[in-house]
Amino acid sequence: MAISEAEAVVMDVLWREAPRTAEEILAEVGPTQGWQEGTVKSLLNRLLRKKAVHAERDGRRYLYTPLLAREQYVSQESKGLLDRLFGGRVAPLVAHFSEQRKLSKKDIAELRKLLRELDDEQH
Amino acid sequence: MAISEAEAVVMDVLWREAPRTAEEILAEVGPTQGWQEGTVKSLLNRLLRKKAVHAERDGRRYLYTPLLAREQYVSQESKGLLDRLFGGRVAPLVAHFSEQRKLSKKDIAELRKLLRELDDEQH
DNA sequence: CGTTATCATTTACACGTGTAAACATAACTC
DNA sequence: GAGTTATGTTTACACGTGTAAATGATAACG
Repeated sequence: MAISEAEAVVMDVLWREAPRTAEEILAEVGPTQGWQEGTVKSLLNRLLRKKAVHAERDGRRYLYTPLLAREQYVSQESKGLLDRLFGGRVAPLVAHFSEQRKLSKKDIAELRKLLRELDDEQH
Repeated sequence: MAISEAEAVVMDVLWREAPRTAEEILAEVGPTQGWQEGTVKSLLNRLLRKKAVHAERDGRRYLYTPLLAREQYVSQESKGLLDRLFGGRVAPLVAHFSEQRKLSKKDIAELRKLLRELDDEQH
């Protein structure tokens, strides 16, 4: 089963650094999300059930490690959006952001670079 | 409240052409989604409650029209993903698809064109 | 050791979602 | 006009989600 948005917030912490204890995770997300301890524990348990994280006992507590790779999650989510909204094609997505004035100068520069590199690989 | 994925499928039909009757919508999505009449009616009612569509009586039936614009929905969804997964920046998103080999030749050509046009606007 | 502090696990609960069945109502048919 | 047909409206129900409170277990403390 897919992981939910709240669960992804927890995963994010683990993707930045792992393994971590529930306490450490709470310390990071508690303030920003306004979550209590029980909330984080629940989310961790659901992630365990979904095999998205692994827990290893360390004395009295557990150390949590991601099993689902961020890259995989990002791929799924991105592809989902692309397929649902843009016919599975990237250019229309970028065009959308362009129309929306959501392309920063930096974005544009990076896109140019990316295209140049693709060119180089080509032949 | 945000519209759900199933609801978006119904919206899609209306975005392609409106107004439409529930029957017409069912004819389009029933086969592909395997939905019964009741399902489509429920979704339409939820969309009404969410003010995403408008219904106008036409004799014994209703004609449904989208109130929420596709462009608006697409923007919300896209921005959501961009912010959650790519720090709100477009270039990393495109880089992701590039690494994933999800850029078709057509995409690349279109992106080039897009960048050229942006250049033209610039000065 | 019995008590407290520390974690984890279980249970809870309201709300949204997917998916209809049941029910209501008005029009159409014989 | 009573029964069937076509629609829409209400109700249902299991499951996921966000958000914990309650409970259980275990190690540390006095």
